[in-house]
Amino acid sequence: MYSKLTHLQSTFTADCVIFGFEEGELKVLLVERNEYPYKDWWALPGFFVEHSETIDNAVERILYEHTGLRNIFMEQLYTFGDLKRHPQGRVITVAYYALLRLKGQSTLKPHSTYVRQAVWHPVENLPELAFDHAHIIDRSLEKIRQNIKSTPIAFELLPEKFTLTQLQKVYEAILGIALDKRNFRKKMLNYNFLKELDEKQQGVSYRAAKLYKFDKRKYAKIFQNDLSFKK
Amino acid sequence: MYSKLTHLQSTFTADCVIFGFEEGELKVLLVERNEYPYKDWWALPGFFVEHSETIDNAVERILYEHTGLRNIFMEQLYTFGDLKRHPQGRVITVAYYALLRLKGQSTLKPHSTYVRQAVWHPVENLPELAFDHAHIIDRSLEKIRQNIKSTPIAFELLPEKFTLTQLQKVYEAILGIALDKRNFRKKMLNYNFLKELDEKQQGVSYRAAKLYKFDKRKYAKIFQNDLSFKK
DNA sequence: AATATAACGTGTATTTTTTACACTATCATA
DNA sequence: TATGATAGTGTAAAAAATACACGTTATATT
Repeated sequence: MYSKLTHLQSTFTADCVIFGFEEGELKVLLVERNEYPYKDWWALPGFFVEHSETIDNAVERILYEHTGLRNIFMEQLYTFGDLKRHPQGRVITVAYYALLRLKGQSTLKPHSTYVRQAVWHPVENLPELAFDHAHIIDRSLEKIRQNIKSTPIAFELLPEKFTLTQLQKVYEAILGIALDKRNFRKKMLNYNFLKELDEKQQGVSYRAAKLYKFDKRKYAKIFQNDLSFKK
Repeated sequence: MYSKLTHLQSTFTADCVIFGFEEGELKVLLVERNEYPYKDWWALPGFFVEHSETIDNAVERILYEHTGLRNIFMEQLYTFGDLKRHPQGRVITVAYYALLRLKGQSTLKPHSTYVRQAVWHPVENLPELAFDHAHIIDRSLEKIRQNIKSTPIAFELLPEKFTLTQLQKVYEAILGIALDKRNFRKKMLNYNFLKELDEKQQGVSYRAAKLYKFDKRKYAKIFQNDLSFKK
């Protein structure tokens, strides 16, 4: 349906680092490889870039083929070109990453025989990985740790409606530190891009928390001033 | 001496965005092309990546061939892969950038017949550029504007010994805004990574300013704590 | 109905950082 | 010795970050 595979398409591949958040943990999506090299190893979803497509198209296609995921907004992380990262010689790879809102749909169906299954793994406890993929994941983690301080990526990991405690847990999982509840709330609410809803959390066996929504429009209004610095 | 050129090496190139600071202005190094496509146009130093080299090696080699510059620490910016960025089809390019201390040695000698000359141009006033190089420079500028707020890249643009006013000028040129002299000095000196020297500026026809040095060791000590966040 | 449980939701005082703002000092030169 | 040009300096006010603890509420259990 997408690519026909020949012996060696190119020496240029694209890899996807897809993060999700579940059970208070940050997870990353790995595939079990069904082809050499690294047959039977866990790896990032990734494959050769075709000569006729942009890199952006390629990662989109590859992610779909490997995991069934579509319409995921991915951002480029870095391009890796070490001579020894691939056993078949110098294969350059461009890595992309994305943060994903998990909706319980953990049924990920590869559309490619090159991978056997796609499974979420906690980033704190990863199996041994093919190629330099462990390194690529480390670099992605660094990146999102940086980004979470300056951009609203935390919301991409949460359902549309979330509680402030859930939001705090995302920050804590990514930054790897405990945050003060009152200070966290004060700061978040001061930004004025959260909309308090008239709904509460459902199905918990304790006092239900208020739900909030991330308001993109307000965020854009506030941070379009990104370019204006004070002296 | 470096690469022998064949008709079409690959569809993968590397481009270098080299910034310098002179006369209170941020400048970028451009080459005048001597080959098609874009013969006679101004462009970034850039060429095909060989199959046997890492990307890091390639940019180093290419920069030397085009400008005679060596041992420049370059950092990867982004990889561009639009279908229309190159008239010969989809040529992916990985862009690197660097900040350079100009020592009056503006004699840049290409070692390649593919370019005619290499010349510094003020970023505020660039000629029309080949390929998507104007876009690549824009992206590099964004990047260094971000970086100058969190890393000591300003010092890479200055001579080893500099005055606080020169340092402020670098910040102002990159950020594109005027800064308050007293607040700027207070902040910089508070970081404690500047070493005040017993020397003064020479050859100026007005009160000579004190010279300072950037102290890498102190910087490393202070900012190795980068990983420690307050709650 | 009473109680236990588990997370919710809130305020204040202190410290630190950022910002605004203007004049005197010094050196070289005319 | 006067002029021109940049160097060098401090304080007060505002804003942001930090530290810190307990009563509230919904549900489940007895």
